[in-house]
Amino acid sequence: MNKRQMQALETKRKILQTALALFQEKGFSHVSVDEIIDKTNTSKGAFYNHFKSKHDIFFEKFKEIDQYYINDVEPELAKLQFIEQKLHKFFEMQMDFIDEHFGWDVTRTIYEHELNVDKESFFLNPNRPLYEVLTRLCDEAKEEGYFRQDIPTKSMVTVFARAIRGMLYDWSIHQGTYSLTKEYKLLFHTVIAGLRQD
Amino acid sequence: MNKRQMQALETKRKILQTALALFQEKGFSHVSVDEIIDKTNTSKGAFYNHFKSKHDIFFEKFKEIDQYYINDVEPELAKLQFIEQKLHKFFEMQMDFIDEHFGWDVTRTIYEHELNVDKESFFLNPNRPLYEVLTRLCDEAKEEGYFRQDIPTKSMVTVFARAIRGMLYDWSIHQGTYSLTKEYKLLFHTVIAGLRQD
DNA sequence: TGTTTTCATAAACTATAGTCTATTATTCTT
DNA sequence: AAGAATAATAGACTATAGTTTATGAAAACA
Repeated sequence: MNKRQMQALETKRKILQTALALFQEKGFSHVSVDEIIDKTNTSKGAFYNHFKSKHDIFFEKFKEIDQYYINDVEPELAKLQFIEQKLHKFFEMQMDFIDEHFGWDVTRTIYEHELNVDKESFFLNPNRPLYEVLTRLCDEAKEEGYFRQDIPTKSMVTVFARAIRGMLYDWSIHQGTYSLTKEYKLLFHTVIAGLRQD
Repeated sequence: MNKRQMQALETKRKILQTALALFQEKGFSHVSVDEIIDKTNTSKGAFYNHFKSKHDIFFEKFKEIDQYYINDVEPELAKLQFIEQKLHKFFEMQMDFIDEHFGWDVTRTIYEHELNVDKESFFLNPNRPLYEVLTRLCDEAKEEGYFRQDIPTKSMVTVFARAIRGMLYDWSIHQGTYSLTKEYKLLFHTVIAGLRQD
């Protein structure tokens, strides 16, 4: 890496770090881009050279969840014997991670941003590990006769995706005033029960 | 009503009508407040005297759904004998109304706005007819032994509210590229099944 | 080593939602 | 009917996200 690239990386790192700290402190909407570039002694040009938008900064962080599915969730699921346990573990780990690593303000900001993106929506990228893991779980549950056979796996994954969105959207508009890790079960266990073979 | 009030009402009507027409034509985010006041020969002062924000214009429209629950949905449900039919009819009418009267852009705009409101969130107002109707339905379903007894009615209503949010949020980020009236059943029937007495 | 190209950055500029203040026509009060 | 109060409107102003253009230093090239 040459001198110029190093300088650029340092600028990006500085902006990212400072911005995240400010968001943490005051909430996303109460921090302006001007404030970020002031605090980092950089400029609009530098900021928008490294990030597509103010929202994009959170995106950088939000994408970490996909690595988490691959590095932590899948191995953990592999340890479990029954599909029922795996399904419950999956949602438990997902919600714990979001609660702990993001919090409601990051979540809200991402959910808001996704409503505004014209294309390249992150949520709808079909290659996300989230969908891959869910697909495998649903397939397995059907094979073992735990889930009903007459609903295509793809539809089941869609149902789960919508339930996840409902849960996180609701948590966001409640501004995290209830505990995600306590409440998620109500919805997800209901959906799982609704997909079961009678 | 005196002259002044009539004039004010006329201004409000003119702004509302023109704005909705422009939103319909170009989409909410591609219409500026300046354009609305230009086209209506009014001013910022007039606009913000009548509406809290640009989003608020859609709100005026969105609130119609509560009248719909009272005037149309409840009477229609009363005609049906079985709670299962009533539950299905409820979601069918709700989704049909949203699809036909709002469309995805209005829905998306409201959903986006709700993520940004500091207080007075419309969705969270516990007195909304939506929650009243759902509460009655869940109570009835429990009494008839259709739904399980061990989950409080309030929790069931919460589950349904989150499912509705998930459905509409998902439809919004897909920008209406799938038919809401065809797809809603997948999620809602699953949730209903998940709440049933075994 | 001198010249050209590239690219990160600075900062002026634009677009636009929302606020504030002054004005003026209407309504109220006495 | 005269004066005071009010409320709707006009439009200047502010805040802020994002765009554009210019600059200069480093890299590539010859």
